[in-house]
Amino acid sequence: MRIGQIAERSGVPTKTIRYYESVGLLPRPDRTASGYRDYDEPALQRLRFVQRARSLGFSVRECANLLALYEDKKRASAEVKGLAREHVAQIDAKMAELRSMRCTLGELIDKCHGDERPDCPILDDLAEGSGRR
Amino acid sequence: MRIGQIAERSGVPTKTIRYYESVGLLPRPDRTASGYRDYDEPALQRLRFVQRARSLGFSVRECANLLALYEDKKRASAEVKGLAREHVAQIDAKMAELRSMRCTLGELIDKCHGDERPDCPILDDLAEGSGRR
DNA sequence: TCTTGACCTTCCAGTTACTGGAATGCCTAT
DNA sequence: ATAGGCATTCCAGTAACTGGAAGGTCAAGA
Repeated sequence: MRIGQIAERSGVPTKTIRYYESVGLLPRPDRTASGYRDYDEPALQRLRFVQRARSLGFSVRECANLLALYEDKKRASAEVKGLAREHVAQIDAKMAELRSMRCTLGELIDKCHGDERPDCPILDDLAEGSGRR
Repeated sequence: MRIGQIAERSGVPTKTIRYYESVGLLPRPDRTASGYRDYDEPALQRLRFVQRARSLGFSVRECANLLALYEDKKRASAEVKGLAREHVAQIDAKMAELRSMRCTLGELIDKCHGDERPDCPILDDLAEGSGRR
């Protein structure tokens, strides 16, 4: 199967597949006589695995670790769980940050009348830094 | 005031200040005879403004727009409010994405016993793509 | 006077995860 | 023969910095 095929069957663009290969996330596939990449079914499985891990927000490096565990039939599930927990912690941190921003912004927006007049509590807050932050 | 001073008084690293200048977010300051950047109080105000806008998650480009409105004493507050609303929408989208990831991951983590055994619902899910996504 | 150290300058490279484009090669059908 | 649709590689750009190298400036101390 050539790269266009595996791209279509996985939904991952060819550019991205080559990129994953270039950074070592995916192994280098065989090549046809004319130099085209030649993928097999396990390669498709790996690609789909990576795609799903990425969609859960794992970084490419984390995906590499997960993939290694996936391929290692003697792994301990505790290791996987550990990676997942770390990742959740990152997500939670990010969410807390966003929540705080969102909250401050929401308040400022409420306070701003939003018409043609120039006075604006949003700009005032940014200028004075009065709000909690 | 030289860059080290304004950096200390604002909390923004010198590297970042130069970067902001290089991308046009901040105007180029005067220079001393020996070529050092020479900032005045309004420059410090602008830098603090930018810093607070950044801390609310506005992109550098958005900060430039906000700063322009801030400097324009005849702006309409509706414009500011508009920018803030757009930004909040971005934040909300990001949060929704993270919430969904967080939710799926939380469930998978709960299902994984996390010991030395190799079977792992997390890897299984990534492999099969059975879960909602 | 010389030197040391803390500043400052510019420029280049690396980070993350792609994405777009250019120049080129392969393969099949008309 | 040529046109198209695939494939290849390499280079560059995105966002917002951050680190480091090589070098200039300046005030204080021996």
